[in-house]
Amino acid sequence: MLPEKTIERLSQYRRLLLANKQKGKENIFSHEIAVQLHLTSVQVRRDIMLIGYSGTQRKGYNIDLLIEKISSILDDEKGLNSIIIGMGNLGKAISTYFYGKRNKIDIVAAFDIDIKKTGRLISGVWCYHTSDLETIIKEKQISLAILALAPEAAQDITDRIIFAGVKGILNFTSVPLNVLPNVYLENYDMVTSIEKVAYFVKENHLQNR
Amino acid sequence: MLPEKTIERLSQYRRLLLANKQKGKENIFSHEIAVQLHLTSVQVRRDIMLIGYSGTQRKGYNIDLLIEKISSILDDEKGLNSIIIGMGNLGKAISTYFYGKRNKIDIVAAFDIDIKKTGRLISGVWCYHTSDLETIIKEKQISLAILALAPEAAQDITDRIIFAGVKGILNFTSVPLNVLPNVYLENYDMVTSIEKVAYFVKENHLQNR
DNA sequence: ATAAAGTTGTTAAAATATTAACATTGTTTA
DNA sequence: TAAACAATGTTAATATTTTAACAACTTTAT
Repeated sequence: MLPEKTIERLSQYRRLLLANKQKGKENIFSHEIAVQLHLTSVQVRRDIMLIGYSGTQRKGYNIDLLIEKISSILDDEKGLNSIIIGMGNLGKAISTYFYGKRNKIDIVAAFDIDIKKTGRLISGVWCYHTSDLETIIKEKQISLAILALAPEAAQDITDRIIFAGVKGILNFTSVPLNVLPNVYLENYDMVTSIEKVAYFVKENHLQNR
Repeated sequence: MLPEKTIERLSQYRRLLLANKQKGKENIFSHEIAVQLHLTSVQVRRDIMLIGYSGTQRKGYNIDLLIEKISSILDDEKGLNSIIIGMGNLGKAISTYFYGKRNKIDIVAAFDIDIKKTGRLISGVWCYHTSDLETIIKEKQISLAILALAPEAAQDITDRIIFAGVKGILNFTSVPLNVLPNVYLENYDMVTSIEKVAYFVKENHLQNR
């Protein structure tokens, strides 16, 4: 299996390649990718080596073929269905952001506990009531869930969706969730991020005195 | 300087400690912290060692003192002022999320290019027009910026805020930004996160066949 | 009083991730 | 044609991060 960091970069490479393809580019050098993403060219080449793709010395990498190769690694052949739980500002932001972007990861439903939000389209996604979670997960064969709900409800909802069959969770609540070992959990915590930036700003500030 | 990963965990420790303090707890063991955050107790002890705090063998760590110690590391004495740029769903989500939470990192202003949003409070923060960026940054001595705006404008705005004095950026646009070497940049990319979850779900799925 | 249990603090080892070094290969140029 | 150049591909070295091992210390129990 490929290293986690390589997977993250592959996702970025693909979007960069798509952007360059749009501009009419057909081939790209490792150092071009590197400059655009602020990486080193070695790292780019190494990642590409790891996925078993090869470029040519004079033209670099063929953009189409490399996109295809990366997609064969990252994408599930049949595609994966995902849901957003919690349709507050964050849920809406995520939904808007993804809308129509990734065709192998479909956001097929959203959920909220507030009946003022349920029973209609929000940012392009149909919003169901939380009580329908289990039904919809099974009906639509959901394997991914994005959690953007109130912290109090997070663990309870997590238990329910895992029991219903969800295999991967992207958790935007700052609650540390308990999940079964066969469920992949990725946490993202805004507060940690901003505090980290603050720390390094402070430290850098101290250094420069 | 402390390792990046340790800084991230310190932020999490602090919030966990505050939560435990609320519950009336006065002392805590490394293994308790570890269980609650899904880490190992060794890692917790090692982090705490690195910041130069000591517990006692029978009681573990004194929660108040440890919070104080972590704060002395993470927080700037005078506090840092920050702004959110882009008051769409994501900007609002961030603003709501932070509101009244961290007292050493104040979100003192928001910005948007849409005049329907400017000149009023949104999620508790006053929203200025983007044209006021430079003025406000200097006036309020802003050192941190959270970018939640449209990708097209991202680099331009970045150049402007850095020129105006911003030293740390948390970037939620998926645009790779160019910043001066003395500016700390932290990127967060939702698409990468969800694609990563999808990949590991897929791989795990393959494994279990 | 001594042993046992349980915890911290710290060094050492292992695992993971990045960077450097360089051989190889095609292309251009003298 | 051969040398110089510029790129890839890959192994080796380095750096970072996590995990393991264990000494030292308190408290409790016998």
